[in-house]
Amino acid sequence: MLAMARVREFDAEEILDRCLTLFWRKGYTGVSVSDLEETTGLGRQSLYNAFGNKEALFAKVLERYDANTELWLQPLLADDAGLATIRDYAAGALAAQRRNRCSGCLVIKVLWDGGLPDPELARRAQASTKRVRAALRHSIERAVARGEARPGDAERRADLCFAALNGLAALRRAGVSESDALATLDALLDPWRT
Amino acid sequence: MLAMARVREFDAEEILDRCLTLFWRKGYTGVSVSDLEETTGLGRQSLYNAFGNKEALFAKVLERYDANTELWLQPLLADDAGLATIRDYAAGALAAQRRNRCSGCLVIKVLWDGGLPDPELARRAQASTKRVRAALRHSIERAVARGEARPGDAERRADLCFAALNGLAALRRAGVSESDALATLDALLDPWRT
DNA sequence: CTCTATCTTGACCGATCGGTCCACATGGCC
DNA sequence: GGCCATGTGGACCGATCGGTCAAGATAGAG
Repeated sequence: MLAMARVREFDAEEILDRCLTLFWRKGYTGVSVSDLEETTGLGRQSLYNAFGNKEALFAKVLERYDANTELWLQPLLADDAGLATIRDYAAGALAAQRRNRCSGCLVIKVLWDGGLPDPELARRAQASTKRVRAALRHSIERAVARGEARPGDAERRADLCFAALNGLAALRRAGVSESDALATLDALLDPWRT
Repeated sequence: MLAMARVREFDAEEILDRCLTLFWRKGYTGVSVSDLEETTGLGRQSLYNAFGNKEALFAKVLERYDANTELWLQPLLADDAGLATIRDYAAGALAAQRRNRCSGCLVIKVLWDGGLPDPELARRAQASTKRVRAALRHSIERAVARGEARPGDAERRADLCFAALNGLAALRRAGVSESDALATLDALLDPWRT
């Protein structure tokens, strides 16, 4: 490899983060390449050199989103997880969505839009939701094992949590405040407590 | 009014229904005028003559959706409504979504996309969700009054139902079957029963 | 230094977007 | 029958879409 040529003038990870919040806010089809140029400050060819095309860029963004989610999920997977951990997770998610001025889960949004060109991306998105549901289930199982929550079908409860969490975003869009949304989630968790 | 001229060759209501399922499936921005031509079988100018433009057509579609929802809501507003009525409502919604090959609530979807050109439309969409939540609340209050359900904050429970119903659609998109989704809703309603 | 592989910039591509214009068909009214 | 307001079909508009091409800038290797 001779003659190493010009070096890149930007940090790819930071660029991906900017693209992530944009896709999160407006979905895959809702974001144009011109939008990406604007929020990243990069020229079009720089984006295409670094990431391929819009779809490949989104695939990397989805990877990053998954990695972030994995971090958020850690407390739910800990041994001392419980109903309060789930509540904290929801509170964190709502706060993050307020900060980024987006609502709901990026993965669910793009699955809903159905505008993903590559079915492999859709498959990965589905796998991503499975991990979240499994983490919720673990927290619920721990809560039951510790005697914090009454016994019950953990998988159903976990899926219900998952549904409610995504529904919270729908409530927010319908005009409900963040604190009211959290209180709504409490209406789900409280009846499970011993 | 002299010379009444040529008469329209199609039924406006039927056309609106076709457009409704299309918007429901793909959202406002996800549907192009060419798509509308294709599914209605009408020419472009016919659509514009009859309904104005894409936005005005969607406004009429939204009216129609609201009217349909009002019908679906009737059982929830009856005196004998209860938890089973809510379950039936959910089952009907899931079945309708399967039939029309769309998932979730049209109103929530377009609110999420945020692609609505007219803020007045967004306001009407929010008002539409309020009616659903109020109907759910009425059913829950009736269930409590009749002794079917334990006492509890009816508004929180109604909003939780609303969130869960919308979350059920998210579950479906995540790959959960229709019957499993319904069973998940049962995990919400059952703990409320006396 | 020169060479050269890469990055950057901006013009440009065909396709599609929502919307409009115009010629023509049609059928109630006189 | 003729008149003419409305409906219909197709060509067409500027704007934007995702993507490409061709220069000019830049720095590591020699």
